[in-house]
Amino acid sequence: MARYSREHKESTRRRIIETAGRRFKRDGIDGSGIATLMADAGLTNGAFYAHFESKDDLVATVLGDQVDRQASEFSELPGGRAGLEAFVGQYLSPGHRDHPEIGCPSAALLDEVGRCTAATKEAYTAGTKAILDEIRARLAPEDPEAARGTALALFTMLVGSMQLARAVSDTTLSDAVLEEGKRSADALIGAAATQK
Amino acid sequence: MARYSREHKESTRRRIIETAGRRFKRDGIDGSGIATLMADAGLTNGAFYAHFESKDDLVATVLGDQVDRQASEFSELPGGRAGLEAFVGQYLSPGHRDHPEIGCPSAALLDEVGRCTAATKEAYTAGTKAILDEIRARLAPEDPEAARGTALALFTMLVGSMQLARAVSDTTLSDAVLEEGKRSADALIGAAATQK
DNA sequence: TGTACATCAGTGAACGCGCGTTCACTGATGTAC
DNA sequence: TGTACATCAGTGAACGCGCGTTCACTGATGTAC
Repeated sequence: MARYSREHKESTRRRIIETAGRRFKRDGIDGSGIATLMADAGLTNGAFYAHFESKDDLVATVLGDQVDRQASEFSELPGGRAGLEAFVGQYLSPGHRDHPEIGCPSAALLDEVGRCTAATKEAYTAGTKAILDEIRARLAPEDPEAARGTALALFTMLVGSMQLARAVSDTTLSDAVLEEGKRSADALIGAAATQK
Repeated sequence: MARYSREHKESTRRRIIETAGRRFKRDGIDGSGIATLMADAGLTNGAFYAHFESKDDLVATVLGDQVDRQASEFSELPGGRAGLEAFVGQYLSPGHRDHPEIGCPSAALLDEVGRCTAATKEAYTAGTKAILDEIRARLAPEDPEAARGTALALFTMLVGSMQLARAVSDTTLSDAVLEEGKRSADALIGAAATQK
């Protein structure tokens, strides 16, 4: 009954969501036009509206996908402090700083999310809560609620550090932001473990 | 020899820089057009190029102005921990969250700065170093160099917390981000004071 | 002091361009017979 | 199994609009005489 199999359309939609995620993180949301986003997926502009209602609809979908993906990658890390330290090590690395397109959506886009539609903020919020839960469970497995403040401090410091490392023109300072960030993150993780 | 006094042109330029700062922080850099920026200053689009070479030139000038201003406001706060605690209290307040246009340029624009020209990054970096120096001097007056890591952790956590508080759709979570951020910030300030 | 002139900050229309969105059309495919 | 048909994912041109930038022009002012 349909021209292509159902899987065909769904896989095209997924391809658009994935390539748009990379493009948004590299050039910003306002900096990425529909024609460019579709060309990234190997399509032309007109096909866009067979998959999404509007650009705002795409933005909400992509941001939700990005944070959900990050939450599920996080859940595959080892439990406890070891998993957190592994995450911090990857996060505050020069590789992550220099390749925003394959990195953390919050580091690349968080201030833009604050100016997006309610639907986008809701999709962003749901995934980010899941990430914060993953962090909390590793900071204090027996009482995750107690670790809420530390989890927020760790998350916001990581995001702020990555943004600062990308924004400064001084490479020595940029490297120092990453190094000092790692030390402060490990101190937060260690303090949560000993406090009990 | 000149049509208007020299002060006239300079005060117009300053007015453009100030109103553009507010607009950029509210709507983003990509989200603010020249015609709108000039209307904010009570002028029409054509006059723009009597004051700036290009939009990129304006962006670098405005971002430099914003961070320099923040650094000089910071320098007027009391010295020591009292000044830092006052700053944190204002920074992580609902008033700041709900009025980005008169708030911290890093909270509003840091991920966009990472995608700007080298000139913009340089202007941003100079002012931000001055802010970090102000924080450092208050954390450890006798040995500011030792406080470098703590100053960076405090700054990046404040910026990340404000961005997160603005991005989440859940107001309870948003308020919690501010409250927990204040507790973590005060803990960082207290730890630096006791370690000596 | 009064008048003529030169300056240039600011106006507003226009430039080409890319934006988000719409739409008539195409043609490869799955289905029905 | 082979053929005719219906579907609809994708094409590509076009829509009005706002973008950054340019430019011929205006007219209020400071200066010179």
